[in-house]
Amino acid sequence: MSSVFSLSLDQELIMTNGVNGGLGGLLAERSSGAPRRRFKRYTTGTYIGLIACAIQGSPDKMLTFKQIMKKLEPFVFGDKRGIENNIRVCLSSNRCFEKVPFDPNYPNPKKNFWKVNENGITPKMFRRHFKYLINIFPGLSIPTQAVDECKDNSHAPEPLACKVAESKSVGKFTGPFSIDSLLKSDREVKRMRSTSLEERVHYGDAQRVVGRELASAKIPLLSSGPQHGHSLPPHITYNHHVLFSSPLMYRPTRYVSW
DNA sequence: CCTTGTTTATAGCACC
DNA sequence: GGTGCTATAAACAAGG
Repeated sequence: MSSVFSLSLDQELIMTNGVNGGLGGLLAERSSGAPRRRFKRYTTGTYIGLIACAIQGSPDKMLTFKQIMKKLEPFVFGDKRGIENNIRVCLSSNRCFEKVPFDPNYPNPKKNFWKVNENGITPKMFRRHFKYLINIFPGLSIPTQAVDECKDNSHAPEPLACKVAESKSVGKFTGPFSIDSLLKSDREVKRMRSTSLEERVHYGDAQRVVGRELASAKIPLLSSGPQHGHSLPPHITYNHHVLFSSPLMYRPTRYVSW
């Protein structure tokens, strides 16, 4: 049985920032009148998946912001500060990430670990960001054989759920990753969101309500920077293997046992 | 001053 | 075309 990650060792994970990516941006006006730079986005992957991956790759499954940045260092190209900012926004605006006080006895709003909150991940989020990261989530120990079988069908998210559902070795569990949840059509998910799911989403604004599903998750490139079509500039390509064999990782072979 | 975290605004894209 | 979601940029607050 192979690991989910080993399946995608040849896939590239890239995170760049358009600011230094060489492609200029647009200038937009802020409401205050101050100029605001805009950059075209060419994204086929998400920060959320990569951040979660980094966090779940740590022994305690929680990291400080600095540690997260260090882990993602090999993936950062271009304006590091911009990416830091983006990651910060990602952490604080997504419910799938939650803070854990550095010292519970002396809580400091600026000293926190960040961990993945699986309850904050909806089925859609899961399929969009975590489909290929299934094994990093305890409680979702999907046999990778199922994923193997699903590989050829990866254009459509549903077959994964079907394969998982067919697997007898997967225990019944509840929550957003439950088989039932994953099997639900998006319309059903929408209905759920109007009831129980909506209660779970603590954000009122649209930016934090989970929605769109990634129709094609075949190659989870992670990039917020420019890509030229789907062939990436050689200077920013990065092999997935580096993340999981990087000295930055606490356990270089962890991807095998996740 | 730097770091960390939050909030707001908006462009771009995909889906319906 | 409308809507939802993500990425990006910037401003701001607070702690060290």
